Order: sequence, then structure tokens, then C-alpha cells
Amino acid sequence: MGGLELSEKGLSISTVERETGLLKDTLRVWEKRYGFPTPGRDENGERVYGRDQVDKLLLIKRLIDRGARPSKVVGLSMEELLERTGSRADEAANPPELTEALKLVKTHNVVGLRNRLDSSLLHQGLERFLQDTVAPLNLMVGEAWMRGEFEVFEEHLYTESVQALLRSTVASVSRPSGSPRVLLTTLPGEQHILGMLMAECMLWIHGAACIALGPQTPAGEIARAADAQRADVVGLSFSPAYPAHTAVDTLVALRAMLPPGIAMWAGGSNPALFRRRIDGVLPVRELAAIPDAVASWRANRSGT
Amino acid sequence: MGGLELSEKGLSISTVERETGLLKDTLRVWEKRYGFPTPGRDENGERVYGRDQVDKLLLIKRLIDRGARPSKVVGLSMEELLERTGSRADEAANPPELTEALKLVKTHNVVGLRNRLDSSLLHQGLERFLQDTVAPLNLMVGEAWMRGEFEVFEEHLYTESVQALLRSTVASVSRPSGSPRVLLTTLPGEQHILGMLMAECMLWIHGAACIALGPQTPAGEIARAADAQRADVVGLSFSPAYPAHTAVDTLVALRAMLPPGIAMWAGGSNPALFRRRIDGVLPVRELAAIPDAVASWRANRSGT
DNA sequence: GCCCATAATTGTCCTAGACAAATATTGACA
DNA sequence: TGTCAATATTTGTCTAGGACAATTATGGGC
Repeated sequence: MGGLELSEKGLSISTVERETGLLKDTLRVWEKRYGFPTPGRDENGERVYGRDQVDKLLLIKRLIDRGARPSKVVGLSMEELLERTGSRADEAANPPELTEALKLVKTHNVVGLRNRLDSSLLHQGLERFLQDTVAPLNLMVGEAWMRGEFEVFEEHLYTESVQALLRSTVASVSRPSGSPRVLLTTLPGEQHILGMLMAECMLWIHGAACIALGPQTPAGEIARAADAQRADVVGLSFSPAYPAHTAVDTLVALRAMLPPGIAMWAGGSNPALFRRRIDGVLPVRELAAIPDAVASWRANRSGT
Repeated sequence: MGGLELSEKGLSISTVERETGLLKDTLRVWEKRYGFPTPGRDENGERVYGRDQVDKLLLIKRLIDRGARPSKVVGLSMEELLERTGSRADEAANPPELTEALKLVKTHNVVGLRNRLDSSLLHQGLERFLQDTVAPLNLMVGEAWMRGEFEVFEEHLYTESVQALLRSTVASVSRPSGSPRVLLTTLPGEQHILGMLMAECMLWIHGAACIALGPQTPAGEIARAADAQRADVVGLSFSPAYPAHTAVDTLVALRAMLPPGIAMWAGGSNPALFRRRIDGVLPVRELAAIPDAVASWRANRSGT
């Protein structure tokens, strides 16, 4: 019943869908329109993708998430794709501490990485640690991955290390208290939670109470949870890979379900959030905007 | 471009796929074969699902994951479905502390729940806490959800509370050391991480070192990571919802990629792991089996 | 009782076409 | 030259119906 798997020979279209996030329909239509990917066929007439094609698809997807047009990038050679990665000379502009941290990831030195992060956190304090260390490191890891300098598992290792650190920091907050009460989650299909964790830290620093629902809560459930938890704000996080119109549509729908007294904040590096205003939804472009959001919420509240 | 969203009116087939985990193809073929679901159509001829249908689909999916046959359960009424939920009188058999903990979830008292879990952990110690509190609570939450007594967001709240507690416990381990070195992760598409966290705790108690890769690592990357981290064991976790044949196929493929010196352990409540032996993969039926696995690994290692 | 051959069930893949939303391009006008 | 509206292209996702292999159930013989 379908479900071939990644043997050494090749991957089924389902597997490629899961690993790249590109729908089966999209894979098939790209093949027809742009001549890529070019899977083989098994004895059964079903598509079989090679590992190299999947790697290329992942790279293409990142370029598209960044704003490239499919017709321009699907079907390019690997070299041409790597050229478009950009971020050429500016890597030298990064502080040496960050470059060194990256080197620790590259050498799979988890312990060393964790030590360095711990020490940065202690030295800088949480807020500056988030803004000056974690945020730029995230970017650098993403860029390095695009340039083919990082394996997927190395990215996992990095993400997991940072998350563990932030989580244990957040856990040290005994109980949620303060205001506003912010319900934090992501929509179904959005699995990136690092941004949400960073937001949770920032909110906590600035005296807000966070109720973390974990990732992937359907909109209807978010509305019920906001009611049950008497939340003042619903905070949602969107990675660049999250489909733009789904994000906007769901935000609009959720806005209609929530009482007007509950604010909505949408953050993350997804461009859809900042292209056009969504009525009743506050876009939070970066971590540094969180304190402002909190402050203006309090001003509004005390004004009423 | 497609991607309608959950307004009050209805959900698109993509959204239903994301929220239920049932593929679009499956939804369409069920509609044709069993007469359910019965979505409406928008002005565009595209399927529009009601919230009630999605709830029913979620319930059906859980019954099927448990072993029911689709032809027998798809198309039953909501009442008939609830009858098959089973777990009738045995809920009285649960210890009263657990029932009380559930009540805290039901009243959305996150703080109370967290307090109670903390105190159970201190009182019982980590190992008994996992086996006598967390594991049965997981089951009870799942059952209660099937009986319609829990909302999705209440399950999220519960899961998040337990995860936060276990994570902060794990984080208190300064650095990974000990043997065997176990690389822990899940395969792409498997998002349930609670089981993995519980395993991490058990392994730590019994002197193993865990390297957590986070969820959803492709098989090839697991192999590279195992090499880079000099792992002795690769540990994978499978929830009941994970497709059976995908699990088996990928385990076989991964086994072929890994050197024979690296053991593979597969755990979780997915029935596929225990139906038939997979060569070179040790099935770990429950938490209590982890100490045995560790002990026998050590015996083997010292023997050689 | 168990075991094997046959029958039914079931999920996923295939092709090919259609269309609306998003994005780019053109042209008119200040 | 710059801005805005109208048109053209691009793009992802949906539709339909058919096919098939893997899984699970059923019957018959021992």
C-alpha cells in the first residue's frame, strides 16, 4: 500500500513531501512545468527520487521562501542555486564569538556549544543574549545550511541546544503571573518553536505571563483556550516556510472568533505578516518590538 | 490559490488533512466508498468540511489507530462511535490522585496541575513518577479525549505541563556522560515527543548518556549524526498514529545504513513495533523495559 | 485446534485538466 | 520621472476516476 521508504535506492513521493514540505501536487506540477525534479520510476510506475534531488529541492524551497520565483530557480543547476544564496562577504561582519559558536556546531561539540551559550547568557543577561546571540546565530545557521556548509542534523543539534537552554531558563519562572496574560502557540503545520520560545523569554522579562500551548493548535481550539485561560493576548509565531495565505486567512478567521477585548500578536520572520495590515492583529517584526507591544498594551488598558 | 481556511463556514480539504493527519486522497476515497465525510461545496466546486465532521474524523482515526477497520467505523453515527470507545467501567480502577490530576486539567488549572505534578515527582522519585503517574495519566487523557470529555486544547495544556516538568528535570543533568551513548529522535512526520522525553529521563536514571536531536530527523541524517556523535545506540519513538509500514520500512532502511556496532532501539505505543521482529532492532514495549535494554547492552559490550 | 489458499479491504499513486489568487508588466496620466 | 490602475503571467492546489499492491479476513482441509 504505497509507503515505500528511503532505502539506498530512492524515496517515494510521500517521503519527499514529508521531508521537503512540498505537496505531492506541487512536486508533480514542477516536474511537468520546469522539468525538475526528474524522478525515476519503480517497477510499479511510481516516482522514485534520489537523495540529491531532495537536497536540491530543500535548497530551492528556502530560496522561494525568501522571495525567489519558482520559474526562476526550479531547474537551475546546483552551482547556479548556490550563487543565488547571496550573503557573500558579509559573513566576515559577524562577531567572532558567533563564528566560534558555529564552529563548535560544525565540529559536533555539543558540550562545548552548551558551555559557550551558558556563559554568553550569564555574561550578557537574557535579553541581550536573545537579541545579540541567539537571533543572529539562527540567521547564520540558516545561511550556512543554504551554502551547504551544514548538514540537517547539525542544524537539529544547534536548535536542540538552544531550546534546551531557553526552556530551562523559562522553567525557572515558578508560576505564570503578571500582565498581560499571553497565550502562546503556533498554527497546525507550523513546527518551528524556537521563535515562540524566544518570545516567551522576552515576554517574561517584561513582566507578562505566558501560557504555552505548545505547537500546532487549530484556530478553534486557540479561541476556546483563550477563553478558558482568560488570556489578554493571543501570540502566534510563523516561520518563513509557513504558507503566506494560510497564515493570513487563519489570522483573520481567528480574529473573528475572539472577542475584541483579546488582542492578537503575530510574530516571526514570515514576510506575510508585514506585507499588508491585518485588522486587529499586531505584527511583531522582531524580538525588540515585544517590549513596545507590552508597554502599549498596558497603556491602552490603563486608559480604559 | 487554494488554501481556504477555517472561517466559521468550513474548512478546506488541506486544512482537514493537516488537522486530522488523513491524506486528501484518503478523505476523498472514504467519501466515495463509505459515504463519509459529506463535505459541502463552495462556489468553486471545492469541498468544505464542517467542524463536526472533523471532530468525527479525529475520533474515527483514533479508533483505526487502535485496530478498528475503516469499513466498520467510518460511517457510524457519533453515538455508535462513542460506544466503541471501550474503557467502560475501568476508569474507577484508576488511583484517585490521577483522577484528581485530570480534574485539574478539566478545570484549566495549570498552576494546580503543575504543583501536583511537582509534588508527585518529589514524593515518588523520577522513575516511579514516570511509570506510575505520567504513563497512566497519558492513557487516561487519551481515553477521556476519545469519550469527548476533553477538548484538544486541554490535551495540549496537559502535554505542555508534563513536558515542561520533564524538560527541566533533564536539564538539571549538567552534561551528557555515561554509557551507552544514546542518540534520541523521531522520524519525519512523527511529532509526538512526550514518549521520547520520558525515555530520555529513564535512560538518564540508568546511567546512559542521551544526545537529543529533537523530532523529525530523516533517516540519512540520523545515520550521519550517529557517526558524528559516536553513538552506541540509536533510539526512536513512535506514537500509535504513526503509519505502521512507514515505521517498519524506515527502521529496516536505517538498520542497513548504520554499522552493526550501533544498536537500534524502537519504543512507543505503536503496534507495528511488536507485531513482527525487525532484524537488528530492539523493540522497547514500555518504559520498564529500558533498564533491561541498558543492562543487556552493557553485558554484551563487556562480553566482547 | 492450526495452517494455507482465496477473497475482500484499503491506502496511495497515477494522469490530465481547471481555475483563482498572487505577482509581474504594461500603459496612462500627473 | 514617479504613481496608480488595468491586463497578463505565474503558481499552487483542487477536481475526477481509475488502478494496483499490500494488508487483513475468510473458508476449507487436516
